[in-house]
Amino acid sequence: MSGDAQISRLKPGRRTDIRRENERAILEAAEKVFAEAGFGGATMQLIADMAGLPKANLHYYFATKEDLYRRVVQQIFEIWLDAASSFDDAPGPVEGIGAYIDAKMDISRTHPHGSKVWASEVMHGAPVIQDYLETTLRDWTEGRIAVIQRWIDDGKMAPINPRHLLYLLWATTQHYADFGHQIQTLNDGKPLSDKQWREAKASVKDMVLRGIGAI
Amino acid sequence: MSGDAQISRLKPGRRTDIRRENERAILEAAEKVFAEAGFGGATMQLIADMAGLPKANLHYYFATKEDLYRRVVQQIFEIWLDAASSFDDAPGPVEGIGAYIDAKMDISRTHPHGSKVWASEVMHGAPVIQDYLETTLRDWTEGRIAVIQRWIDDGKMAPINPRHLLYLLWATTQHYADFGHQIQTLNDGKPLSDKQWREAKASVKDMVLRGIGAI
DNA sequence: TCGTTTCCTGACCGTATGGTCAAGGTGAAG
DNA sequence: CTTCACCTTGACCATACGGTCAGGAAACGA
Repeated sequence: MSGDAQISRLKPGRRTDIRRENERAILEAAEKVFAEAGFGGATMQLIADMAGLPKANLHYYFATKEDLYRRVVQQIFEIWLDAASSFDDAPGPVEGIGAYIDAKMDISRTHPHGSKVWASEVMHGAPVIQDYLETTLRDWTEGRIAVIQRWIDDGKMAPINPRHLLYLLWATTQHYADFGHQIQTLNDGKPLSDKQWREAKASVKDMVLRGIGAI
Repeated sequence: MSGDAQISRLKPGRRTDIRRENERAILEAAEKVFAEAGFGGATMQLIADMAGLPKANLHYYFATKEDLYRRVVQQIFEIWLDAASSFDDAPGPVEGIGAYIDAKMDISRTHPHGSKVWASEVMHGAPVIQDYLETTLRDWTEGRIAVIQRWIDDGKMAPINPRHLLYLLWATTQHYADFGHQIQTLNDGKPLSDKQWREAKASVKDMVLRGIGAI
């Protein structure tokens, strides 16, 4: 913050900025390439081209392809965890689950690549993030199940199985990112418009909140 | 049908059987390998090993890796289409959608590999089955939307958006296959038992049928 | 038995990939 | 200006992969 807003695109100037900017560009390119080609199909050369750097430079910042991949997966996981705070500070399912659906649908629209990388990783048996599943994700899940169970006990929603509600929420919201291409094809080849996204969010919230007897 | 039930595992005997048996073994191995490693990560060598054949033999039956892959994707698509008949011969949403959920959940349990291959293919932009999406899948979708709309018009369910209902159905049912590893990890590392699968199906049906105001 | 079609497979090839390295460039501190 | 840590990169390497092929084995029909 030295007085004037830096564009910070290229010509980074300071040393630290060089590192930050290059890592950012690499991670952004990697996210896209890993999402579109999978880990096995992605090549360092393609990521390098997309980031506008020579391939050897990638290995200066990220030792191996796996290191780079791991960082990309961690990134989307953290974004999802942040969004999950919607759950906690809510008086009941209408606000809590409603906000959670909103947040996850927004992420599906703004970070479709990350969502696909995560899906791909889990589908292949989570070779690099198994520990996250067993620790952070498990803890988070148990916590949310407890919250939902409390809502049920308080009569704020029907006695559905909280675990399967979470799976339905994850599946449905992420579907709009992971299967975005299929959805686009069924939408005459055009991406969903702002209006269609609002309609999607409203539909999902409506079905889910009805489905759990919250409205 | 020459009198005795053939085991038909190995030692196929007749010419036609040799071809049939080898293609079956290759397709089965390919489905598993493509699901676990993705198209790019899968190797013909690994598929060959898993099928118990030398690699060169694979290329005798399937010219290229892509040919083999295409066959695997088509297979799961046909299985899903068959299951979709549940939709048609049903008087209302409770029977129709209920049966559809049952069918797709069963497939997620019996054909998890195929589901993953399909998901991976769509996530990567459907390079080899784009035409299916634009023809068969689109037609099928429009047909089912019409059926659902009729149920709505007949007052058999709430006026939800049929398209987003279909997406929710696809997402949720396939989630149990595509994210099966995550679900298993959250289930203390153990696969869902028969009882847990029944519970899952019941939960999904309950939430969905409530959600659309059919019960 | 013979001829023909189908099936089998070890050895091989061109290519593309992840990763390395050494030499050179560049910004900032003293 | 000098120094030094950090950054950049073309050239290179070993490996692994998809695919080919020629020669042989096995299954059938006559």
